[in-house]
Amino acid sequence: MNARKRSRIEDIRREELILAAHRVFLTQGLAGLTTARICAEAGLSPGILAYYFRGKEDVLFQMVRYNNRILMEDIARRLRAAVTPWDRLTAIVEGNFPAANYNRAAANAWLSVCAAATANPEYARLQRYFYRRLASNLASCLKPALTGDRLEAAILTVGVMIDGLWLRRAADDGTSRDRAVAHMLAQIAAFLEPGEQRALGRSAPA
Amino acid sequence: MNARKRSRIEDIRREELILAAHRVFLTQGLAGLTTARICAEAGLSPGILAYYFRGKEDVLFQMVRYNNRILMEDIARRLRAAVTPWDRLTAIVEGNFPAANYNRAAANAWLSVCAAATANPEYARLQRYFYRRLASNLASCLKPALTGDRLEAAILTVGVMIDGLWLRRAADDGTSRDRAVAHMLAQIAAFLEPGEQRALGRSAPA
DNA sequence: AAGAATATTGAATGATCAAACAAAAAATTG
DNA sequence: CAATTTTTTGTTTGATCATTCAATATTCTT
Repeated sequence: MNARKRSRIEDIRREELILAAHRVFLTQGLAGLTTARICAEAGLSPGILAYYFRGKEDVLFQMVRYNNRILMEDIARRLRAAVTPWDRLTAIVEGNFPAANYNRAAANAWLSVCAAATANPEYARLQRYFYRRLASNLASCLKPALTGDRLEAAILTVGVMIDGLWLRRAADDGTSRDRAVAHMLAQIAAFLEPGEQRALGRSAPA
Repeated sequence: MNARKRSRIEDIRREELILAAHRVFLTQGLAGLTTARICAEAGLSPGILAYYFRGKEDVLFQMVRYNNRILMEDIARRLRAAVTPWDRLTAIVEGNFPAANYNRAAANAWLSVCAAATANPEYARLQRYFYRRLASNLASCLKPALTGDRLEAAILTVGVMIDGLWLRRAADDGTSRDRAVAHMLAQIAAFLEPGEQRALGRSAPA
């Protein structure tokens, strides 16, 4: 009995609840994400959440993990398809602006998580992990062209611009997905010397 | 009696409450900002808030306005002291990273407001106004060097990087105020041609 | 200083929501 | 099929917090 037999139902319900939480999260944001609503979205009764999870925080945490996982898997997939370093850079940038979710509601949801991360060390840990991963991906693309301080600076700039564009998306819904991606790539190219661009295998000029 | 005689007390209390809200906001964030705490911070009893304001939202809104106003006034002051366009660019960047408030708590607080702006059209309006002002300030600095699409791109990049750096500050408290400012200016310089930099009156090279 | 107007208090109200729980329903097992 | 375990439900509890309000205190007017 101690070695709990993980029944199928248990795993199914957990996943259903996490997916339901994710759907509510992307449309209502963290603020509108109540236990009752999550359960309703999953088509289950309100009490069920406490049965499968330690509490609301538990679901939320796993939901954010789930969200990060699909994002990172998508980036990994794009990276495998890329050939030149510049292609991989493009893959990272595109992966950080998922076409399906780059909208005001999702941007806002993600923003709420960033805001919550200050109070919640678990979220903060997830976020640091995500940033480290991004930095290391970027480093591997940019190393053929940059080193030392300029490499560090480029990594910071790219990361910061991604965050900033998401934040703007939450604020005024202004810049479309394609414009955001194009802008990112154009700006990265703009602070690289012609020789450095060649080192990354960038073919098409701006 | 209809033409309400605005007694001093009324104005004093309103200001006290807004300042108190601002202090709580910068240290506790939007989440910890309860009516009771605001009043306590102001050294008044909990009921008083409703006497001078329509409700909590009202105080919050005016508090955000107050926050924006001191930020913009500080930038305006710096701009008056600047001579070359590059000086004015520096003034804008420095003004957007107020030394006293560029810390994790304040960054988080500001982030919560961005998150709330999606639900609250009033906040969204304030934010759009702030962004427009920033864009117009930047345009006036950069026009001697850039035009058309490149000008637009530069304005977007600078704005987006400011937001992104604040967001990072909320997340990991990593980049210090001085590093943030230095990074911003270095990156701006990096995507300007030597001739464009000269047009802005930039004296000291990186 | 008396009385009117204004300012302030602190407790009560009501709404929201997460979490706990007891009991019912369904599934599984012997 | 009866016993037992798993799953689900709907209600209740307790906490937090904005808002209201009647009562009290202070200030102003004449």
